[in-house]
Amino acid sequence: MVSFEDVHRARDGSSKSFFHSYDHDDNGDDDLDDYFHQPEKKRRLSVDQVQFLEKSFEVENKLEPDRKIQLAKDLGLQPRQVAIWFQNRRARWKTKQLEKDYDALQASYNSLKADYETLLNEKDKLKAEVAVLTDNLMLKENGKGNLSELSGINPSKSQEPPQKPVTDSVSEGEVSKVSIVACKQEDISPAKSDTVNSDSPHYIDGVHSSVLEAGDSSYVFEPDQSDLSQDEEDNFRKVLLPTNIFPKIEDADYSDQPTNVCNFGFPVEDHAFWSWSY
DNA sequence: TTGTGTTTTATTGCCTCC
DNA sequence: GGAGGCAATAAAACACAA
Repeated sequence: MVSFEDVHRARDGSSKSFFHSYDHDDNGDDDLDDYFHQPEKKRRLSVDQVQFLEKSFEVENKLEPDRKIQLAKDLGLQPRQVAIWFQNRRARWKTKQLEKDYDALQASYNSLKADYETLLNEKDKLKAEVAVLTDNLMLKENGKGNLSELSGINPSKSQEPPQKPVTDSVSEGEVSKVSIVACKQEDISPAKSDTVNSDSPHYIDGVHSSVLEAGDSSYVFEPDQSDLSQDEEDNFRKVLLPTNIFPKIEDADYSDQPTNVCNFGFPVEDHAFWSWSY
């Protein structure tokens, strides 16, 4: 338990008035105040008193009646003053925590935004690759058709082994893998690494529990991989299977997928991620 | 010295809990 | 219904640049 004498002696060893730091102000105003029956002027607590209250607040930020009386006695204050001080101190503490929470969420948001943009670029690259592959296949099929017409040979019974589509850099399997890997959860939920120290039991890694309860990042941003892989595979089948009618690449547009390839729920401006409450 | 922004102390009104 | 907590706010005290 902290005692006011300990704190006070540790500072300067004196035992002056609790309002010693404002003594220079106390010239004759009090007499005038008494004369006009005005309420006492608002006075700041001394450094020692504040220090003592701070230590007490660190121990427990709520004030039971007994403790309030004891603190008031120790500090030479009215119990009401002690209560008010704790009230205001809790308000300041809460404001600070809100700022910390905001910073943590801001960092998380920025990181997720960067990931999202990376994925968009990846998508564009893959789209371009699909266009190239489609062109190659069309050229090949056209070439085969002309050849069989000329020679009268059925291409399906040709001696040549079936040719794999020529790919510049990435095979079909690799393309699908890239998409899925890019959506792995640990790549898109860096929020947990943002640590803000907090004294409160309501704060976990610097993020208020209400934020976590509302849905931690691994839940909110969990990609729906079944939807993703099915759509992408369908598009690739349409494009790559020779028995299908070749669609134009514009027809295989991904842009109508409202939540992009990973179902992140962006645009983030109105994302539920920001809607937390206290 | 003075104007202005910030911090601290205190009040008020509303809400919840016992 | 009273006690205590909180949000909003007033007002005094303080800090500081011009």
